[in-house]
Amino acid sequence: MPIHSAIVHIALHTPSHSGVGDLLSYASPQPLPPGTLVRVPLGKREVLGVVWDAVDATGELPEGAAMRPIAGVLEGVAPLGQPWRRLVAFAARYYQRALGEVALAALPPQLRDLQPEQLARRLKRPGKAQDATENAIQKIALTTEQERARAQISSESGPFLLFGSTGSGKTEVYLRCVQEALEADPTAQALVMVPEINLTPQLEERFTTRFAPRFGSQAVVSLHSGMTNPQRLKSWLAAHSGAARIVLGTRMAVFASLPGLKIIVVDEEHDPSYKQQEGARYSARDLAIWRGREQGAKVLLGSATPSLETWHASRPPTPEDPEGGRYVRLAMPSRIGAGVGTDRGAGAPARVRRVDMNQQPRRAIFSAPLLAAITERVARGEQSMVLLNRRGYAPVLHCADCGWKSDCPHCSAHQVFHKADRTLRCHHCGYTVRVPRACPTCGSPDIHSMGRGTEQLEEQLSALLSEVLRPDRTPARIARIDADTTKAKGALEAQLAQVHAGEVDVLVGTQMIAKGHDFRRITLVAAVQPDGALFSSDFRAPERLFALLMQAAGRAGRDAAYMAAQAVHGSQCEMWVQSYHPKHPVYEALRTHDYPAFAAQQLQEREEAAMPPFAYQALVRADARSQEVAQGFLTAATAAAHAADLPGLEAITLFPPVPLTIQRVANVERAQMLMESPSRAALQRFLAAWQPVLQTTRSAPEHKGLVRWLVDVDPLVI
DNA sequence: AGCACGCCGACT
DNA sequence: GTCGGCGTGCTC
Repeated sequence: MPIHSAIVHIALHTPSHSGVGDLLSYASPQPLPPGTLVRVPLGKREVLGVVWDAVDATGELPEGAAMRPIAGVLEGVAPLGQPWRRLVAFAARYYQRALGEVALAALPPQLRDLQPEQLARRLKRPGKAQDATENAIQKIALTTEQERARAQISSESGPFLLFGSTGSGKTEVYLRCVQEALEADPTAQALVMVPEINLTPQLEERFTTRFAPRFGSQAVVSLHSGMTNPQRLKSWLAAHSGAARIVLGTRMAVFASLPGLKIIVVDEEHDPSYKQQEGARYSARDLAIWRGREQGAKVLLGSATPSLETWHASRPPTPEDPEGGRYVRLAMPSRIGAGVGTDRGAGAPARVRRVDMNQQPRRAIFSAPLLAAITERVARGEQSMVLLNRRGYAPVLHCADCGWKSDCPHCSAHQVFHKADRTLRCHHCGYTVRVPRACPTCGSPDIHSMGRGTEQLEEQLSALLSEVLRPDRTPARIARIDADTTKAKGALEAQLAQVHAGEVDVLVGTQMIAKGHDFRRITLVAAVQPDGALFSSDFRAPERLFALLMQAAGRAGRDAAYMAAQAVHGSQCEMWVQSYHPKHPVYEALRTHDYPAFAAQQLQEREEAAMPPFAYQALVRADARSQEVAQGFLTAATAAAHAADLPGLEAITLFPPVPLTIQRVANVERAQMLMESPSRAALQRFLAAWQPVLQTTRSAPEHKGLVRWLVDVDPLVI
């Protein structure tokens, strides 16, 4: 019989609603340092746990619970460091989740599943020999702007906002700063984040090409959910052991164990993808800032259209505001290649053309001038890109006789008409039926689609351009890229390759194609129906629209040499916007490429309305069988909060519960309530105190139909 | 979260 | 007569 001389406190995957405390106590033959990975019995299972600092342990075992011994230690994996544990603990506290839930979700899934022996085998597998050398890294000359940014990042502590337009060479600045950090210290590590999986291969290629000769081919690893579990484990272990010097990844990478972390880059920091929308709803960008401060790493946020939060936080000091923001703003306004080669065109920002749709024939998707412009590009052998944020053929089917609409039976949303496979599909719950030949309600054959999606756009464009010939007298080729055409693995890459190879003349797609991908030979980008976001109830909608359109405009004409050649016959990049409100401030600012003016106007509105970044918000959402139960739970929890006079309450506005915009999804009714406070600390204090109250409220019999509730701190979607 | 126990409908 | 639906309860 082993003698168990030590008690260890262990974080396990036990969500807060499970009623189990943050840390469970186990017996161990010897004391284990915090951060040690262990396998422990939990009920009938054996699960992975992390030894946690005993100071966080909350009291004794409950009456009647017996302490069980740990099952084993994961040998060969060094204990997770204190910075990592502090990051996890902070994220759990700030986003109102159980410690163990965040800790275990931050580890690669295979670490949870593998038996210690299997892991030992994996660890023994020899990595390729380090081929690092003292090779010098190729020196790319920086522009004056890049050099100024680099020097400032080098000499100050940050955090920094690198505010650079598309094509200003932000990536080169990232590369330089990472290089500097890694060369200064042989154990230094860098974390580089991008918003989407699709963007990692491109970035990995660039970092590997640059750094593998100097630091070895094992030095650059990726971490994102598109990887297989063994790949993820391998990357994670490389980062944890220090073998990997650079970790590239999506938001999940912010939780990577990086003992030598010295610099964090958050590219396209404004992108909403950095906010996790399930489980712990963390913002990887905000955690990066926290982690950088805590672990003494520089943080570099980059964007051409920063979030208003970041823009405000990086405001320079003024006489009225001598403090300024907490971040350092570095501007790189010029596009590389501007003014190089021929007089105009190359590298110049896209010219914005607005079409007033009030002056166009009703029901036309493509205005005459836009169609003419696309036709002209095709005839010249140039590529165009058309954006519409709605996939499928049409958003709804409608009966002219009885007014029937293709509503989803399980959601408060329409089923979308997909012509290609003759289906009606709900984009919220996935419910799919075959398209009816007649109205299901009255039998009338007079059913029509209303509105347009990318599928229809592609079809109509094919018809409209059927007579248009390319320079080599062959017909125009149209392609579509959206979630429907890229479902298969590798489909997106294949389609992108076609575009790059010049096998496509007009590309139709959703915002998927507006992000990141370098379509070097596209000279025209068009948003055919962007107005929707202007009148959304979401106060961040204009900000998102502006970012999307700026980013889309930035897709055009990135190949300076190619553009210079085109400019010979008078071609210039254009961004077209069709709108019924062409004079709207969003489009005005777009026309002048003036993000600062747009941001100033938006921030003024936000300040007057006391909205973020001038106030802090949190949401509680309730899902239930009926809307009454969902709202009733929130109302009761609010009453309980007032009755208990919870701390922080005096500084918080609690709004009444309301149904979500899409009230019902998969037969679950959804409601939420908003909390707002000028004090982040008060909001935090209140949420922490409210958690147990919500717990108790849930168990009351009148809230039987409640499916779940969740808290979203700093929500992006209201 | 998992996984048990527990009590009511359509199948070998 | 059993397989299985998910409601409720427990895990150091």
